[in-house]
Amino acid sequence: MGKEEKRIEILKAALKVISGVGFEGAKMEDIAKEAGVGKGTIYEYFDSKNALLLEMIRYCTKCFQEGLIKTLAEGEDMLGKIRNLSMYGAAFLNAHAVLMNSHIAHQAMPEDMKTQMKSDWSLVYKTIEDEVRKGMEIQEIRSDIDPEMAVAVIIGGVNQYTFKKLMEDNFTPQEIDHTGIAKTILTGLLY
Amino acid sequence: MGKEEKRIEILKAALKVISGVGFEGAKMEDIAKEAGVGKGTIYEYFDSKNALLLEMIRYCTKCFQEGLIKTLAEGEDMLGKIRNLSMYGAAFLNAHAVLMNSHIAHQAMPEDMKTQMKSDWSLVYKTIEDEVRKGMEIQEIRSDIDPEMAVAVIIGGVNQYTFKKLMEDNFTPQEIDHTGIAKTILTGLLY
Amino acid sequence: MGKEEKRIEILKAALKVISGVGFEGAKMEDIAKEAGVGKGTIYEYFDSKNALLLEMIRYCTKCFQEGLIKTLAEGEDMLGKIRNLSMYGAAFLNAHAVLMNSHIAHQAMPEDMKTQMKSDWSLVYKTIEDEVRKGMEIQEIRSDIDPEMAVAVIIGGVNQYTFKKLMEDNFTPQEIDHTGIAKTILTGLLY
Amino acid sequence: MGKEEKRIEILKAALKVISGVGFEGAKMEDIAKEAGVGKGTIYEYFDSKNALLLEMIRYCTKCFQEGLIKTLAEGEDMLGKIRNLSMYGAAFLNAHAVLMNSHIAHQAMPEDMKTQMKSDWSLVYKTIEDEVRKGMEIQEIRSDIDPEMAVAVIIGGVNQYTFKKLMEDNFTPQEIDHTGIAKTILTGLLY
DNA sequence: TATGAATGAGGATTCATTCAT
DNA sequence: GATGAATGAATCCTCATTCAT
Repeated sequence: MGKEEKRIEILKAALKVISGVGFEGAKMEDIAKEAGVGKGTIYEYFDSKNALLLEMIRYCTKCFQEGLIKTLAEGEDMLGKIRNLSMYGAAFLNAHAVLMNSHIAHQAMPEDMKTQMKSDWSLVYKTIEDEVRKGMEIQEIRSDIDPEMAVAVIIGGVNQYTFKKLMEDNFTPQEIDHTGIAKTILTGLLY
Repeated sequence: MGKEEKRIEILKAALKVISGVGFEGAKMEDIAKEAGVGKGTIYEYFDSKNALLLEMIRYCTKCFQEGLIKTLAEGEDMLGKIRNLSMYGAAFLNAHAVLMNSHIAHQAMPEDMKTQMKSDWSLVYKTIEDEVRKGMEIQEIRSDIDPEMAVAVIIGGVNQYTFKKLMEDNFTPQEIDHTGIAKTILTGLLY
Repeated sequence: MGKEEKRIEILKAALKVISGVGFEGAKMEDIAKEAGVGKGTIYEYFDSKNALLLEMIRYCTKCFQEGLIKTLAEGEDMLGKIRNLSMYGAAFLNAHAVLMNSHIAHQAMPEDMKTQMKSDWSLVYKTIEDEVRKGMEIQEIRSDIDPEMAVAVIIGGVNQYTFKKLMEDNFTPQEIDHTGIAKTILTGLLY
Repeated sequence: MGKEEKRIEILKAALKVISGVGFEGAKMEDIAKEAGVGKGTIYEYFDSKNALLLEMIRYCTKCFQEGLIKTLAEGEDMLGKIRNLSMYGAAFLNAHAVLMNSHIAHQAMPEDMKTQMKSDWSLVYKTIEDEVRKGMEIQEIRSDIDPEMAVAVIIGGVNQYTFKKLMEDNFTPQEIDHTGIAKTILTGLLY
């Protein structure tokens, strides 16, 4: 196994452990065990626990972002795109709830982590904002709306609904009505 | 100072400390110092750190819920209610970001905390859902919408926008365009 | 037991353990055990292992310095003073070899420790230099000698001889010919 | 490069690293890097870190001893010999302070190292003692003096003075008054 | 009742040593 | 022979919790 592969192995192990017990709850020993390496080995690849977590977040955000672009491209219109986003986000949230939350719950992180996360996540925002602008150009979306607000309603609405269904009602990602939430966001609440 | 007052003092101190350094970062000693009591005293009022945090969350959720009812009542129509919700949530998020997040980032919490939080937050949901239903009755809101989805879009959209503005663009709560986000949610994105 | 007494207890325990196994070999746990306290207790009194060692050195240097003044005062003339110095130094070296050496073997210490030690030991030098100057005034010691050199010959000669006898020939402090080495230093080697 | 040459390379690297950071502070990895070999290679030449250090001390003591004989031979009389000893020792101390100290600060060493060092250093003592005895024979040095004491005063006096000047007053070896300290040792302190 | 000194389990990190290549 | 990636025992330090006062 090459050096880079082992790095990824450790990152995946970290993600898995952290997804179960959270950042602080994750012990280096457990991550090592999960990765099938010795405790000391992790330190050959990462400077510290914090550095490992930071890289893990970056790695996952990158993965999310890459899949996001693909899933958005597969939607034919805005409804399809948001539905796909919902499905994709639900699957991701289901697998790595902690990670998704990390972008929100980073108050207690060291400053460098916060900065990193902001810049990584702003890419995700940007990607969706681009879709909104495209929708405006083809007159699918009203041009009097602030694109930033549109993005917030899309991401926030989808996430909130998905979160509720997964975590509180114990739905599986497949059982969620992705089309319904997408429509609600697009058509608004008023008559 | 009565027993109940001191309890509240400690809860407030816990909230303050945790808002700054997060759940795991909050040390009992610091909370005690903030509350102006001895370390041991906290254990006279709460069984453990976890118990303290749990109660703190309950206390704050209750506070939030009480203010929420008031703020919603002050809105004349749905637009006013959502705008008020946005303003109120922004102020709260600004003061106690960690707490707001706690309802999301509770993956790593002990099971009892999670359960508690779910039931506390479901009250908030319920309160807003009631408003949505009222809006349907008076035909302000379309009745073909799933009220649960409407709630998700309202809460999610407002929170997401507020969060972005406060945390990434460093707005103050007052600088946020609460009316704009409320309108966007209500009218949807389509022509 | 008062706070200050326990501090001293820990310092003494540290000295004892370190005397046996050296700075790096001394484990905090062993020092705690020797002091009859828990591991964590040490950290109530000292910030870190290094801080403990630093204070320990200071404490001992202070003790040495105090005894030194007394032992020098008890010598009637220069011969008596140097003999006393030799006896006193031998007893101290016998009990706390590591400490005496620490003033020499501090190359690897953190910078703040070195600085501290230099200033502490310069007091010892100063004390002996004062005696040399007094000896010059009463014309017991030749005034054409650099007092700094005289101090070096006294301290160096006495220590070297004591060290050799204690460590290599396994003498007890009492078996050493303190008068002989003092005479040799005072009268020099030439006819 | 022959086997023996590489051995010496490693020994020199060990000396260099240790001179900077002390015995415990020296990491095998750094020594390997300094020697320009792999970490594992050191273990082809030495059984363990302790064994390496032990050999390093032996090697250096041998070097010191060889230079010592030469430098003593170059002194015409006792004054010249001690002056030369002072100059030589100062240069050595300046370059390898840790090593010189090792002969003193070996309390914490494993037993076998101590034994080795004692026997190595006793050679140095012996060499100087021989000079003292020769000085007695030609009636340059008083014969009523214990040669062992004379040696102690010479070595101790010279070292103490050199150490003070180098380490505390930040002199270079050349700036030290080697003749002065030699005279002081030889003529003693009394009128 | 209130306190804070004492505790020690727990966890991050280091580094001498091994061994497959 | 030479290497350096992998290892885990060892150790410093933290902090929730206890309990004597």
